[in-house]
Amino acid sequence: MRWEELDQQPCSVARTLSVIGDRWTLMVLRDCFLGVRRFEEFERRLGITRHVLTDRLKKLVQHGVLVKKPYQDKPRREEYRLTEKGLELHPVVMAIVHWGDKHMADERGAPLLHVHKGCGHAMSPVTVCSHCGDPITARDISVQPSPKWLADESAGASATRGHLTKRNKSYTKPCRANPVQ
Amino acid sequence: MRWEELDQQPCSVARTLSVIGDRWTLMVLRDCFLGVRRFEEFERRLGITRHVLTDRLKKLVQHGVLVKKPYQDKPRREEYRLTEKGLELHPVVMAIVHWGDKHMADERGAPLLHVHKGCGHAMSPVTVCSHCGDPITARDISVQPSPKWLADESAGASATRGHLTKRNKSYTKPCRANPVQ
DNA sequence: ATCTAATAGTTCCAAAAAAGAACTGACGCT
DNA sequence: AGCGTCAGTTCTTTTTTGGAACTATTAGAT
Repeated sequence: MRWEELDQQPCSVARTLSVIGDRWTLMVLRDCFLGVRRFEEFERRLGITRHVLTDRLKKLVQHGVLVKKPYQDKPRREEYRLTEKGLELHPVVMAIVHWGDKHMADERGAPLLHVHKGCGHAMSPVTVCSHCGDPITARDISVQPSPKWLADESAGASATRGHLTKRNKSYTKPCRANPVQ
Repeated sequence: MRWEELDQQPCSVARTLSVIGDRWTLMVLRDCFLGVRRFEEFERRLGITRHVLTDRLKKLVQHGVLVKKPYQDKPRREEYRLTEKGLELHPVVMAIVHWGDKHMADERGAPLLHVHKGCGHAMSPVTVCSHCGDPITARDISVQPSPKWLADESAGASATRGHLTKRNKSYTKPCRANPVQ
């Protein structure tokens, strides 16, 4: 399957990755969350090639994750800022940082501290259940197809067909399988 | 900069992405969390080429995210399972799913529901502060270099040098900049 | 008036990675 | 003997990156 077909899939992971699931895109977003806004600063900090940076910024703008706004005229210069939609990727970035702090740090530990302005303490992100507020791990969650999708499926939905190869016939249903462990 | 140099950087995002920041790797992990364990099932579900799948599984095993264990002899067959380290990527995957459910879903909404076994309700992941337990957004967090890293830096640490190009001189310090917004 | 610097790109070529399909090898079943 | 399963490997073509140089617009210095 080609990468551009990913967003066709009935899976929120696949669809999200069609926007941010790229080698460089998440590094660009990391810098956005650290306040970087300008082309050359992204380039300097990341060591990304200008060609690829141009492409990734353009895609993020197309998807509404960043907006390009002028910060001066004569000569016209533009910078890139996170939109609300972009800011909502913060949990993704925080989860990635936290895993890296725990599993990829050297003897010096985490390079950066995250301070919660509300309570004033260095914090790490904890994922909790939106219903009961308890912390969750992979083993606490079971997955089931949404009723709406099941209804559509039994009604013979075919909207998501058409991109299937001979080998691959499983994409008309939401991606599911047996639970973890 | 080349991609393989990413894990050299003093940034937990970069280091984590050196393991999972690949087009296909996160899709493989999604399937792992859905209970997929076998080579051909990954291939069938993802439409990934066998060559790339072999490579990604090997890398995930090298990084200790998956383990390969035999499930039969004669002929020997092996399957891939998440380790504890791998299971701890769950918050990353959940954050990605949640963003996709909110921003990339079509009129049918989220394809899958996540049920918290503890309380029995469909849930979405909420990121809270490990210290005070309040939900956080990007604007609630400020970032600062860790004291340990600052100490090392002023002591003239040079362990992370050596991969820098002429253009790119900023990697001896933890990646930081101005706060968001 | 010319030279240099800054910013945000574009263009070009070579190298690396991915897509797509066929092939391998160990075995089990009929 | 022939077919099927599984977990890969090999091969060729296409796409994407890396790396470096070039462009356009303006400000300020010589």
